Amino acid sequence: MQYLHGMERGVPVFDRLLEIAMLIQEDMARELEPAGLTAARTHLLWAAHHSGPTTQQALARALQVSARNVTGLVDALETGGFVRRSPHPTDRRATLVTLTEQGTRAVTEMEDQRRRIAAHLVSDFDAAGLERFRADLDAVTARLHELMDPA
Amino acid sequence: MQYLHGMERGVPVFDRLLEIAMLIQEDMARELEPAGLTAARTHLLWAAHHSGPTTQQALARALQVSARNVTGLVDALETGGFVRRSPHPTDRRATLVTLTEQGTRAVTEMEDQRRRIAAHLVSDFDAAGLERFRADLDAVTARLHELMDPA
DNA sequence: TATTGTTATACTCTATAACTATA
DNA sequence: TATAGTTATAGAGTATAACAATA
Repeated sequence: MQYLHGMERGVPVFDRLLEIAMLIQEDMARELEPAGLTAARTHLLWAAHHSGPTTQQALARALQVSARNVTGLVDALETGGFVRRSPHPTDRRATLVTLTEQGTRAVTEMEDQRRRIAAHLVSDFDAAGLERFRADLDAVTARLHELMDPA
Repeated sequence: MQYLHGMERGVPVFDRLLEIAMLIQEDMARELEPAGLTAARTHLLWAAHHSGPTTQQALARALQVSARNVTGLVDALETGGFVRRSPHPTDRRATLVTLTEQGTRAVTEMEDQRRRIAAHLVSDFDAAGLERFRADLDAVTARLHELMDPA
């Protein structure tokens, strides 16, 4: 019985984390779709925004996906008017991906949205409780990294 | 400044939740892939396991995906030896999806794995801290549901 | 008429491999 | 020879619409 109890320890927490992950993902998808954005495209848009004009190779490395995949995502974002391709000033093989006005606006709105959601999620917490919760999440994150890299 | 501080409240927590979501998802994918399972197939396998022999329509409703999608996932799981299709005893239009020995074993192993991971994630916590953390996660989950259904 | 599952078709994300143009 | 991006091809997940068999 004690053994079983030990085995079950943390399962409700784990399931809650899975549920939260699913809900956040669904909420984001619902927000993005109307604008013609998807998770993958948004991820690239975000990366391009926070790095300034970048080559597709650099984006592929940053997102850890294939160069081919970046080509497709940039195609879609370019068609949607979120980014622009321009020649690299010194390397004629490369192209630079830059956010358009619309792309920058989209990222800015997403950041506002993120702040609003974040604030809402913890609106019940007092300062001490919030700090404690953050520390707990950090601890869990550290354990997860251990599981991934059993170094 | 106070305004900005208010706006930023909870952002680190939100970002941590996103990171945890990503890490859990990656870890699961890494575990499942060798067996020829994917997230979508596993989701269906799980649903079929916990409902007993089920029609594809019922699975489509449970997973909230199209009937067409279920056909494809069941095809893959059948090829992989995880489930079996059999005729419905009374409705000749329908087919029942049942887990094979191998499918049941896979689900059982995943449940063990889930318990091990769950226990590891919170191994730092004492009983009171764990309960507090769980309550905090419940609060956040409730807020998320509010965001989804502004009922 | 309504429902179950499938075929037909299409779009998105993802990958590897081959190819072109450049470095 | 190596690198940047594309074309070619393929597989997985997802959707809608049309269709066959059955209720």
